[in-house]
Amino acid sequence: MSSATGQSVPARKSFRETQFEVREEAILDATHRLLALHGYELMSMDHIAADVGIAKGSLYKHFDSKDALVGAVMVRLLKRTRDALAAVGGDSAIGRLEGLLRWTLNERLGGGIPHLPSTSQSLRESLMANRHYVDELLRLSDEVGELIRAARQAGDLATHLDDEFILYTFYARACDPTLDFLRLGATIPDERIVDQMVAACFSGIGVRPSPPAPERHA
Amino acid sequence: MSSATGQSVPARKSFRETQFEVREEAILDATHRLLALHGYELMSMDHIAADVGIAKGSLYKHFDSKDALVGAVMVRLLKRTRDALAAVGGDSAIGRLEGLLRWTLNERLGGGIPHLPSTSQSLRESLMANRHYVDELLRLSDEVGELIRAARQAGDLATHLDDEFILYTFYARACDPTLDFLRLGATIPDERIVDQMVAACFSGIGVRPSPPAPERHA
DNA sequence: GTCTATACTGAGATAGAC
DNA sequence: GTCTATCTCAGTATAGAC
Repeated sequence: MSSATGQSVPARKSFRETQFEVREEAILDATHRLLALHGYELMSMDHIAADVGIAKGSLYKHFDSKDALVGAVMVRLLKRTRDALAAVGGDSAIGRLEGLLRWTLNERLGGGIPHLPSTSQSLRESLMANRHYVDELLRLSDEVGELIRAARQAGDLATHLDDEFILYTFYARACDPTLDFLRLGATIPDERIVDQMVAACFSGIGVRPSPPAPERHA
Repeated sequence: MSSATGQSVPARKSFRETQFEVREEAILDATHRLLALHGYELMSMDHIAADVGIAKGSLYKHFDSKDALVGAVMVRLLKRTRDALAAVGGDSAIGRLEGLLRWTLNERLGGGIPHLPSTSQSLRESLMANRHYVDELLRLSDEVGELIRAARQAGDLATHLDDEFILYTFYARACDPTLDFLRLGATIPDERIVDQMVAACFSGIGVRPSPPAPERHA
């Protein structure tokens, strides 16, 4: 029930409204965590409800479907990523790209989910039909694409690689399974994993010869 | 269950035996294709049976379970990969690594599946409990690890990266989603995609400064 | 709006005739 | 060994009481 003011003006939210929103945040948090843990297909609405501590039926008062719920989680993630990009200190475009990659990898180390649902065909389709998700994704891609162009103009990107290739590679590095594998192995500390992944992304695993590739051919 | 593939016994096979094995190969092929198309969770035994053109129940005369079937597919893939590695022309260790990566990417372009089930938690566990799979995986990893050590000794790998990191990175590049994304976009021809992915793996997306980073600062 | 209970579907696996 | 028919169970989503 609403407060004694009787005002429908913007004003203060009622206790119930606030509680509703808090619960919704809790649902999003739980979904995010379980998504990272089990992936889309293996994560059930039962799991989420149990994790939040509410009834499964109640979930559907907040979100129309599993797809809609996961969509909301992804939209929130994309927004946070854009916030992070805005906050990344930038002395140069290439430096900001590196900073964003580093932020993403650290997010995943802290239990976050990859940005791209390369795992699930059905989830991909569902997300691409989600207007909010597509909007956010395009916004982020525009910003990253702009950085790539700037970095290229500064002479900091390999000239023989297409912008489009670099953009997708950047996304792919953000959800690189190497992170998970190495963390399971547990012989390399987290910080070192991130350092090496960033280094490998920008400089590769090989030693590039200073002169244009003599290629020892026997 | 199946009568394994590589029998060393002479003895002519009866028609029925041959037909049984042919069918088993067809099952493996169909599973491989559907796995690439839909992924583990979304691929059902019904799909496979329909694709092969047999009854679902018959599948279980060949393989005890879905996991066992997928395990057999993965074992076959690993064996083929080792064969490919043996066939890869090698003037140098780094050259053979590049050749193997190139082979793998081309396999995927031709409808193959990634080597690592990064997609599914449950599949991972199931495979790791599969002795044949683990055996083959270790064998392949040994060979690749040997190449990495050799390449490092030849001075062709970045000195600041761990061998373990490079090994997992190599696996990860073989199942890199960048391939799928770019193929969907369809603005870059397949061959160019592979070239860029190989280049980015070994040399990165950035321009490494020949002298230790002058970093143009205004 | 939240709960309990349930309808409905798809998928893995099995039974039994031939 | 292959087929058809069926069991079992998990999962999405909904209904109805409070």
